[in-house]
Amino acid sequence: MSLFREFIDRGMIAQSTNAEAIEKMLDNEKVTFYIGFDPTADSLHIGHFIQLKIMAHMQRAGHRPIAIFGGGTAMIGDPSGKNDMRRIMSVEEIESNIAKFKRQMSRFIDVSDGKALFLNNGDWLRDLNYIQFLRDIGPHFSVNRMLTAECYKSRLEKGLTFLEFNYMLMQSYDFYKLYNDYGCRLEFGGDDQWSNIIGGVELIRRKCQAEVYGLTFKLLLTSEGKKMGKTEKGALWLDPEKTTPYEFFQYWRNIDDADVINCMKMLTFMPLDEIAVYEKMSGSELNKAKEKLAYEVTALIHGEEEAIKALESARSVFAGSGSSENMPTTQLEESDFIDGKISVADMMLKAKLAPSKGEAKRLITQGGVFVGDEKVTSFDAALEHSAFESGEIIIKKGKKTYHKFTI
RNA sequence: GGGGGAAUUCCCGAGCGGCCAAAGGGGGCAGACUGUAAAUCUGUUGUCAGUGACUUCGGUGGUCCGAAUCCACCUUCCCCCA
Repeated sequence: MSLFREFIDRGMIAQSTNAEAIEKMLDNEKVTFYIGFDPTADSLHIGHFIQLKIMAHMQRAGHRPIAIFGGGTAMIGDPSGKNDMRRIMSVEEIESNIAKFKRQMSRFIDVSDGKALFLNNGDWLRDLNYIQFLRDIGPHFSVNRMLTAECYKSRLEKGLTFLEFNYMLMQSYDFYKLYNDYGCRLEFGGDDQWSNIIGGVELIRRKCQAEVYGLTFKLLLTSEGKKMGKTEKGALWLDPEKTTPYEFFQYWRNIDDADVINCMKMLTFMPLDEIAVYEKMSGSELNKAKEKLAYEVTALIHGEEEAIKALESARSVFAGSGSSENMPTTQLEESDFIDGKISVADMMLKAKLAPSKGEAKRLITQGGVFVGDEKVTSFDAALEHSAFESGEIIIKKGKKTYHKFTI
């Protein structure tokens, strides 16, 4: 099956400038294509992963990916899909983020021997001459049309600065530049990038009289149309320091029934006929699908070993029995004990199971805290030092959070 | 440049000079029900302390016995006019 077919069958494609032409090109040629990444955070997140997966697929099929890091565009800030103006970032911050992006990406993309390129659009955008740029590029953009673009329309109510309004021109210029310098004829992106992408396609048509293509992939949305991958920490990060493999695993394990199959198709490399088996499941059977999904995605991002660990800790925690091997652990110091005792609330505070003592006491009062299998009934409950001498103590907060204490 | 308005706790958004740690909603957390799901219901949601204390309402000063609420200045944002 062709790669393009695979994308279609997985339901990944959102919009394209010319589907037939793209399919033909991908089937018959080795194509240089690009995807842009704006380094607005110090780690890639799950939304980026879809783009990485596409690049990896494409590379395997013999095409040449270019990853553009938005060292230039990040200085402007993409208004697409944003309700508020982006914070203006310092050059240092941007460069440090790019370095982190590169490191994370090289896990998925092979950059040896020019098989893929990592470029920074700051290299050409930052030195642009304003007047020259306006004269070269400006005439090809109609403000009237830009204002009708979805990404700007929504911002007209909330406010849109001229700075951000220029983002589309910058990204379009990137494509133009890559077309000229690297023969890049295809740009991919998330569906929120659609207007920026067609901006580039049209610019090249006008300036070079050449046909290039753009294609967007569906964003990872929940069945309710909300952005997926949102956590209390902001996003589901690929960096294990920011989102541990276990947390990552649990996110997918706890996913909504309605989203499991879609995620399998979008995020894993599982063959479609295998996914079809899970697609037939319903009710509590879906737990198998969720576990599979969680395992597969975790393995792709953190490696098999971490995925197995996460799977095993999840199973032991939820299926009872309980190996505590991979459980988050806090080592208590002698100084944590007062008169040979430590209160459960203090332990929770120390292990960050609760942000404050009041919160810890509230949890206990509401019956959400267990020491071992015993529900903690009194908010000033305390454990004797001797209780730890025989081994570890496990505190359970709610149904899903376990923490091990040792001395 | 001229005129008008706004800044409240994680977010949105009420808020009379004392009854305001501040309505309501969202989100979060916990409990019940479940399938580690969804929906629903209940509780909870500044910090510390066992009925009290302390720190919060853009910032800095001031008025007052007492200020989120009044005054001055500053900062930021929005709207209208040019």
